[in-house]
Formats: sequence, C-alpha cells, structure tokens
Amino acid sequence: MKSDHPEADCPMIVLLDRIADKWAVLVMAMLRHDAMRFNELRRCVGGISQKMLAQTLRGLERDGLVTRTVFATSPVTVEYAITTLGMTLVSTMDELRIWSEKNINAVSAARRRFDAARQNIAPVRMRG
Amino acid sequence: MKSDHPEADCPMIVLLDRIADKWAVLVMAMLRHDAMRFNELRRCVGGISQKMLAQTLRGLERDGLVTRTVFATSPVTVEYAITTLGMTLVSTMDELRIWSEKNINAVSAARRRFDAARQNIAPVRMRG
DNA sequence: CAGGATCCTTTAAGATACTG
DNA sequence: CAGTATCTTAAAGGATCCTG
Repeated sequence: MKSDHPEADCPMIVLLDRIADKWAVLVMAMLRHDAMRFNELRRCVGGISQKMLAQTLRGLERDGLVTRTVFATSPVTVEYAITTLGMTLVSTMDELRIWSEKNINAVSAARRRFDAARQNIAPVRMRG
Repeated sequence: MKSDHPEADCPMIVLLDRIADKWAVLVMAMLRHDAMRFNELRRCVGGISQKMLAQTLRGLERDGLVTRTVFATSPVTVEYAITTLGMTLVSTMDELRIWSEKNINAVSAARRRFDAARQNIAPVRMRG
C-alpha cells in the first residue's frame, strides 16, 4: 500500500531523490569540464557497474541534464555532455563531492567517537 | 560477492552516498535555522516515516553533523540541532533542495520530451 | 565500443506493534 | 513524546551473457 501522506510523492521530493544520488554526482562531476564516452566514464568513475552507469546516464539524459551524441564511427562512439540546465546544477552537486573528500577524516573521527560512546551504554550484562 | 574494484568501497564514496540522500537533505534543511524536536521534524518533513526519520537522524548524529539533546521533561523532549561541522555542509545540501524546487517544471518538461521521443523509436510492430 | 536483457542476491523501507 | 523491534514486501544493484 502507498502511504496516505500526499507529500510522499511530491514531485519536488522525487526530483531531489534523483539528483541527490552518489552516481549522478560523480558522473556529473566527471562531465563538468569535458564531454566523455561511456567506457571512459566507466573507468574514471571508480567502482560503478556498467548497469548503474547506463541507468544513471539514462536518467540524467531524461531529466535534461546531459546530452547523448552518437558518432557513426566504427565501432560506434557515444559522447555524453552537460546541458545548459545541467550547468545550473553541476557546481552544487560537485560541492557535495568535494565536501566529502575534504571532510572524510572529520566524519570518520565523529563515527569512532559515536561508536565508542555507544559501547559504554550498551547492554552491560557481564555475568548478569 | 563484493566487487573486486577497490574503489567500490572508497570511504569518500561511502560518505558521499550518505550525504547525497533525500531525507538527509530535507532534515538538514529543516534544522538549518532552528533546532527541532523529533515529531516536529516528522510533521515538517512531509512524507517521512518515523523509521526513516529515526534512521536518518541517527546517521547524521553519528557522522557529527547534528547533535541530539535530551531534556528530562515529562514526557521527555529531544532536540536536534546542527553542529559546527554540519554548518559547513548545510548550505550546499540546501542548494540541492532549492534547485529541485526551482527546476521541477523544466525537468518535467524534459522528461515528457524524452518519453515522447522514445515512443517514435519504440517497436513499431503494427500489423507486423 | 556501447549498451540491453536476464537472473539472482542484498538492501531499503513501509506497516505495525510495543516501551520508557 | 520519542523512539525500538519485527515482519514483509518492494526496489536496488551486481554478475553474466548477448548484440549491433
């Protein structure tokens, strides 16, 4: 059953859900300065499967954020590039990626503190 | 089996995955200017389940982005607020939400164009 | 090269019920 | 009020094979 909250499928939240996506962020970041081909992206975005890359690119294309251009070379070449609409979003998305890079240590430290603190609260059933 | 790509669980990508999350974005946006209580957040963030809210808040707390403060009133009151670290991220996260609000129409239009274009390509098997 | 189709496992997430 | 625990269903995602 769907939720009875009408906001649940609010279009804005659906869209936010699509752009607040790690693969979308990484792909857009790669395309930020240059158009790229499929397997080129696959190599540069570490750890993405071909399925997820295809799916992510299809979604970005559908949303009007990237273009897909086929060149009739042999074998065929396909180039992805950011649209004008995409340009209005890419810097914000990339800031998210950059923040992650810069603050991974601070966050890791916070996690260790949190997990350590939980240990002290945890079920203290020793020889209970 | 886990992927054999070492980048697959790159800590930066794991972190990006956690902050590029629609509920995290919406919760952080709510806390941007004021601390808020659990059920207050639940009401203001439309369509979030209590489970997802609890889970999102726990994650943000663990990552050092929000604090959780318990007041021994009756019944108990719990207040969530953004940390100093969280403040360095909240504006970027919120830009994502604001972009979604502003560009939902442009994206919807792009989707209609994309879907319409696909119709013309689709299997044209009429009276095959 | 650039994917689509399929299978199959893992994870996410909603509903529901209960607690201090 | 502010959650936790459990169950179950829906969805995500990887691996693999195949094609123009």
